[in-house]
Order: sequence, then C-alpha cells, then structure tokens
Amino acid sequence: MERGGSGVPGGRRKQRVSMADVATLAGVSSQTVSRVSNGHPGVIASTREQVLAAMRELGYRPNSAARALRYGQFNTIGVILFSLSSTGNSRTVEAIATHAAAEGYAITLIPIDVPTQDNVLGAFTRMGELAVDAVIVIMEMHLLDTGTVQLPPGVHVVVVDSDAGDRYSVVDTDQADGARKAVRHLLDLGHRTVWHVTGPEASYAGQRRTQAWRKVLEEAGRPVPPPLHGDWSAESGYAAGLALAAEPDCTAVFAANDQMALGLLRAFHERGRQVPRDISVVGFDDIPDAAFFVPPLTTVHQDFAEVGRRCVQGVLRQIRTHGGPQPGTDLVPTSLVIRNSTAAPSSSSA
Amino acid sequence: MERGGSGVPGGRRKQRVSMADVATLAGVSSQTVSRVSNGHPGVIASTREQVLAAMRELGYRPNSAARALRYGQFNTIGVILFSLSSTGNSRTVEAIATHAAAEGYAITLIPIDVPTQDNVLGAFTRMGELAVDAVIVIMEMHLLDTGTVQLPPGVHVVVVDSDAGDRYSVVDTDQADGARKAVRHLLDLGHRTVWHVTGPEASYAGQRRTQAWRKVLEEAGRPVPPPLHGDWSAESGYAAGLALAAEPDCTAVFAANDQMALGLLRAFHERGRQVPRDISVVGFDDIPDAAFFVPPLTTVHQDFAEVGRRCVQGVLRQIRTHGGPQPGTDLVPTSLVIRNSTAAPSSSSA
DNA sequence: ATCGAGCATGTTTACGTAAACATGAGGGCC
DNA sequence: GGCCCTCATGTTTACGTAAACATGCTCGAT
Repeated sequence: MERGGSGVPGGRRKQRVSMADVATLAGVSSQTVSRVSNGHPGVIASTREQVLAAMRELGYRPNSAARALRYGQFNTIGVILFSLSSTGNSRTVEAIATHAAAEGYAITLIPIDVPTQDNVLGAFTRMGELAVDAVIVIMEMHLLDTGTVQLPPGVHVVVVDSDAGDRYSVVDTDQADGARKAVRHLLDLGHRTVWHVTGPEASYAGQRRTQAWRKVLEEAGRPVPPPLHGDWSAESGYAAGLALAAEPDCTAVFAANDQMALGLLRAFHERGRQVPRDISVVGFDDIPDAAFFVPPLTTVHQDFAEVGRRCVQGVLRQIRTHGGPQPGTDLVPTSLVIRNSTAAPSSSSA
Repeated sequence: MERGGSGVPGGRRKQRVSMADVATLAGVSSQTVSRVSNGHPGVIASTREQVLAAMRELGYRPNSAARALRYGQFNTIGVILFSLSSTGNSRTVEAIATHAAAEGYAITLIPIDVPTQDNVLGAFTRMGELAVDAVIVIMEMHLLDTGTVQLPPGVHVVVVDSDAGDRYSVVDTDQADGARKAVRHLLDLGHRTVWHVTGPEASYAGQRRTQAWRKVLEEAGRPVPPPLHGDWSAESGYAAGLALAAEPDCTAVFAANDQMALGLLRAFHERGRQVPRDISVVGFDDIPDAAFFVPPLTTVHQDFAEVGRRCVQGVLRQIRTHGGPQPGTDLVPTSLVIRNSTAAPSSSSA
C-alpha cells in the first residue's frame, strides 16, 4: 500500500483526499462517490447521505486535473495581454472574467511585460502548454499581423483590437465611428477645424481614431492640422496642450483618449485658455472620472463590458461547435457623451 | 482501436496529439518522448532529433492536465477579487501576474460580482475545485473576519486588505501610516484642523485611513470635524465638496482616495473656492492621473506593485515549504507626494 | 577473452476521475 | 409462479504523463 515511500523529500503525498478515500470511509465504491459528486441520478438517498457525510468528514475536493484529463477540457479561457493598467484593458478583462464565470469558465491571465515579438511568441508557446481551452488576445500592437507570430493550431482564439480580422475572430470597439462622432460634433458646433492628439503609433486603436479624424476633416473640406503625437498618458497630453495653447487659431481638439484630454485641460488651464470658451476638448473612452474633470469632459463612450461579453461569447461558440476561429470583425458601437468641455467657438474663429 | 465511437456527438476525440502518437511516429517509446520533452539527459542526439522532428510534424503540445495530475500541482495561483475597476486592484493584480509568471506560475481570476456573503462563500467553494495551488484574496470588505466564511483547508492563502492577520497571511499597504502622513502634512502647513471624506464604511482600508486621520487630530489636540461619507467615486467626492465649500472655516481636506479628491476639486472650482489658496486637498493612492488634475494633486503614494510582489512571495513560500498560512501582517510603506493642491492657509483661519 | 560498469532505451505502474459495462436483487406482468 | 426488466451499485478501463524499474548493448579494465 505504501506509495511515495517515506524517503521522498518533503513527503507531501497522501495529503489530498481522493474519491477512493471517501469511498472507503463510506463503504461504497469510488464510482458511487463519483455519481454523488456529480449529482447523477440513480443513487439512493441513504447511500448519498453516507457519501456526503464521508466527503464532509474528509474534506474531499474533486481533483480538477484528473477531471480535466478525463474530460479533455479545462473550463478555462486564457487571456493574453500587455497591461492591465489601462482602464480599457482592466474593464474588458473584468467583463470577460464575469461572463466567463457565468458560463462556468475560469480566466487565466498571461501577462506580457515587454511587448517584444519574442515575448509574444514566448507567451503563445507557453500558452500552448497552459491549461486553457481557448484564448482571448488583447493586443494593442499589430504584432499579430506580421505573420511571424503564429498562434498554436487547435486553439480557439478571439482577438481584441487588431486588423487580423481576415484570419481571426476580432472583437473591437468601433474606433472609427467613435472618432467620427467626436470630430463631427466639434464641426457641428461651428469650429472651422479640429486638432488632434494621437495615441502611440503602434496602437491599432489609435491609428484608426486618427484615420477617422483625418477623413472627416477631408470630407468636410476642412484644413487638416498636423497631429500632435501622444502616448495615451496624461503627461503626453499635457505636453501637447502646451503646444496647442500657443496656436491662436486652435479652437477645438480631439484627444485620442481621456487621459491625454486631462493633460490638455491642465495645460490650457495653466495657459489661461478657458475650456470650453476658448477651446473645446473631446476625449475618448469615457473613463469614470471624465465626468468630474474640470470642466466635465465631452467624450466618446466605449462599452468595454460589451466587448468582454462578445469575446467570451465568441470563444465559447468556437469551443462548443468545435469550430476554428471564424474570421471576421465584430464592432461594438460607441456613443458620444456630451458634457461641458465643448461649446461653439466664441466669436472670431475664421 | 476505435475509441470514443463514431456515435459520439461532435466526435471531438483524437484531435489532441499525445506522447504516444509522437512516439509511434518517431519509432521510440513514449518514455523517450517524455525525456526529450522535459529536457532530461540520457537521450542520444540522433534519437532526440527524431523525436523533436516528430513533435514538430504532429504539432505536439504537452497535456497540462495529465502533467498536473502526475505532479500533484498546477503551477497556478488563484486570485479572488471583487472588482478590477479600481486602480489599486488592477495594478495589484498586474503585479501579481507578472511576478507569478516570472516564477512559472499562471494566474486564475475568480471574480465576485456582488460581494454578498453567499457569493463569497460560493467563490471559495468553487475555488476548492479549481486548478490552483494557492489563493490570493483581494478583499475590501471584512467578510473574511466574520468567521462564517471559511477558506478550504489545505489551500495556501494570502489576503490583501483585511485585519485577519491573526489567522491568515496578510499583505497590505500601510494605510494608517499613509493617512498620518497626509494629515500631518496639512497640519504642518499651518491648518488648524483637517476635514475628511471617507471611503465606504465596509472598506477596511477606508476605515483605517479614517481612524488614523482622527487619531492624528486628537493627538494634536485639534478639533475633529464630522467626517463626510464617500464611496470612493468621484461623484461622492463631488457631493462632499459641495457641502464642504459651504463650510467657511474649512481650509484643508483629506480625501480617502484620489478619485474623491478629483470630485472635491471640481466642486471647489465650481463654487469658486480656489485650491490651494482657499482650500488644500490631499488624496490617497497616487493614481497616474493625479499629477494632471487641476491643480496637480498632493497625495499618498501606494506601491501596488510591491503589494503584488509580496503576495506572490508569500504564497510561493507557503507552497514551497508546504506550510500553512503564517499569520501575520506585512505592511508596505507609503510615501507622500507633494504637488500643488496643498499650501499654507491664506491669512485668517482661526 | 571476460566480466561488469554505464548508458540509452523500453516496460510497468500510478496519479484521480468517470464512462462503459457488469452484476445482482426486487418487483411487476403474464 | 416464473421471467424479465429496472434500478442501485460494483468493476474495468482509459485519459496523458513520468517516476521507477528492467533490459540489453558497448566499452574498458584485467
């Protein structure tokens, strides 16, 4: 009977209670324990009670490794991401976790600290060995598009924020539409044109916001001012704001996210350019704090919860139909939230 | 040979490549494949090459369920939390994920949407069945302290933000010390007393900040104004700010977090109370945006990354020594970041 | 040349679970 | 009243991996 031998360093065997132990105590077979454990019918009440009592007494907990081995699945979804620090990512992940939990799936986080090609590849490799049935990739950068990075075959994948829609299932906020709404709102207020603070160049979301901004202006026949380059941080927005405050004919700015908009607000405040009287500002994201900026920020609301929901839905569909990724892009609509950082240009503006 | 039978709906067997498949193709035993897979010595180069080639050809990926079953561990840490939305939680989780990854552990997220006793219990129960070797509980509320909630035995646990230090390993920011620094800073500037906007009553972190605020005032022999109750949101801070703006002798406020401080700033701005000339404001957390509030916020910096690091360190120690939770509280120091929202009171203040 | 040491590789077994099949007892139907 | 069917429960087996043990071959020392 002796297993593991007493010579094993640490000797941490036998600590875990198995079905066999419960079965022995309850005086039944382990199969009966299994039936009770899984709520199968066909176990007489008295027997069930005995088994349950034995389970309680021994503190039995099913071994999910054995279960997973048996069933061939883990009931777990992996989430690969670069950072949880951005509002968008953390809220998307939260929604993913919540919806996955509702479906009986757990979430395994696979962080990539530095987004180099190598690290991404490494994460995918590791992920292949990870106990996950499917993967959701939340990826700012377009590393996925280079072709170098190859997702392990046979893994169900949904990607957030990428243009790899021709090869993978992609779920994303409708960045272009959101940006369009923001710019049109400013033009409709009577501004001659709209300046723009971009996100980092490598960001897909940022690129699409910038493209849409440019397109709306061109279509409206307005001049396209040179975009100022930011990196999502409030600090970069502040720097851009200092520059814009010096542009006398700048009356409206579209920042690619709310934090950079915050930086703009501070810069304009310091430079004595009143918002929205002298300059209008629109952000993107609608972070919870945006309503309490000074002044409250007009911004494009992103429905991160819905993005998360659709991601889970997407991978679960793949898992359940045993189908591969169905290429295509699923865009979640945005809405413009108008607060007090935008107004018609004061008087002389052209 | 037929396994699973063709009548099985979906028939999703055989899709996965096992060691046996690789072994057959390479013309060796599965044990040799195992040795190659795990980098064991004692496999001649030519054999190793054959095996590797077979692995590549078949796209072999080790089955982690079988591995976990064999080894008796999952290399996974579970994280139970209520919300990822707060800056603190998401940054702590990120740090946990990063450090865990560095140690070869993955993170499984177990979200609890509504923090009722029942849900918490349910999460712990589910967690018992989950494929985790240890658990980190990030818990605002003191549900853990009621005794009703019982963590499954045999699971390694570290708790963040609780006073259950007598029963569990607790890692937390030194809330009291941070609050003390904030209040003393304001008193040192010459303010007669300091008002306070609290966090939600159920929050342990909030309670401790409030207690420390009161204690410093009492020890300094200053009057203790009635605290205003907030709920961490900028909105609640805004409401408190409107009330405080009406208190003529209020010259200094300590908000229990940065978002409420943001609400205060907006309220004071709207009411024409200039910060810091008329009123000084100190926050808590040092969220990245705090430096770009108008004015830039003086606040207490929390080192979330360090909290996450110590959590991982704590559970890994438990796992590796096969020891239970070592009761005790591990406090991470804070630092006061002085920006422009605090100043000496203008002239007449007492 | 002989024997054993050492090494590459194969065989057996166990990890915990649950489907599939087997068994046996009791009850209804003719 | 005998037969079969149903139902509760037991037995066998497989899931994929890797430790432990077994085998057989080569090479060096005597």
